Amino acid sequence: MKIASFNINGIKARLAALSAWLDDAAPDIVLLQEIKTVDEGFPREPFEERGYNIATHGQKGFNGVAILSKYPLEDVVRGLPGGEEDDQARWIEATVTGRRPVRLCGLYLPNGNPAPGPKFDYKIAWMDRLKARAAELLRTEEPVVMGGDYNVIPQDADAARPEAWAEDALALPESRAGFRRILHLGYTDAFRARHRGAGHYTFWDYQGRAFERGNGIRIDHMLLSPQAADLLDACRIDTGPRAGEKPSDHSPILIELDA
DNA sequence: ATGTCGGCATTGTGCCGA
Repeated sequence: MKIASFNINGIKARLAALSAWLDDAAPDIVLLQEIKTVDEGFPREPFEERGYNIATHGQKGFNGVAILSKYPLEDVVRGLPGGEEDDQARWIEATVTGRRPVRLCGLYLPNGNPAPGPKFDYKIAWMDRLKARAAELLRTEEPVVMGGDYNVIPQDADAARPEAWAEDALALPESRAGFRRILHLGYTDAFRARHRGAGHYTFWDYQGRAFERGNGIRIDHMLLSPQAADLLDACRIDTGPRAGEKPSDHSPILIELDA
């Protein structure tokens, strides 16, 4: 089962690039972030033509997450639990069954800048809720995949220029601690289970020719419950789309699960 | 801090968010 996460920065602006990438990479499942549209505005045809089922959790103009899946999507949940007054669309869950069931969670964690401030407070509070949901999912003892744009640079080795991010909400100690707390529950960072060292990035700013200069950061992550981690065959970042026409500022990250 | 982008409100172009 090949599962990808891709912050596409606007589904309507990314139709051509995303369609081409789906044809090339042929993922079974894609967790999409920043669809930037309401559910009714999501262009379903290009994906249904390619055999994908679709579940969306959108909002007007900003944020928004979705799942594309060649497997039927069951038990879809929209919105991160514990946020009755949170109206931002950043979380979607569904179960797919290949040789065995896998619980999928697609997430778009708040950016949090500027920090300090209310946006950073919202980020940290959202991470607390994420931790609570992650702990709940562990208790199912089923394979769980939580993939998305975490907006966290876990360590300095995950940035080409860590000093440039030192005061940024993506790298502040409090953000890193929130990310570690989830790992400490028992989740595995799939990419770090397979690759070591610096120079592996999933995001490059549109400004300053950042991609051409290798000035990136690793902020899109696939976190696996123990039952999912035991099924992990491979994890890679596909920088191909970032070099193509009219790209997103993120590249997709993929895992292969023996499921 | 920004030389970039996407979407929005809007008919020109500035604002927000990233």
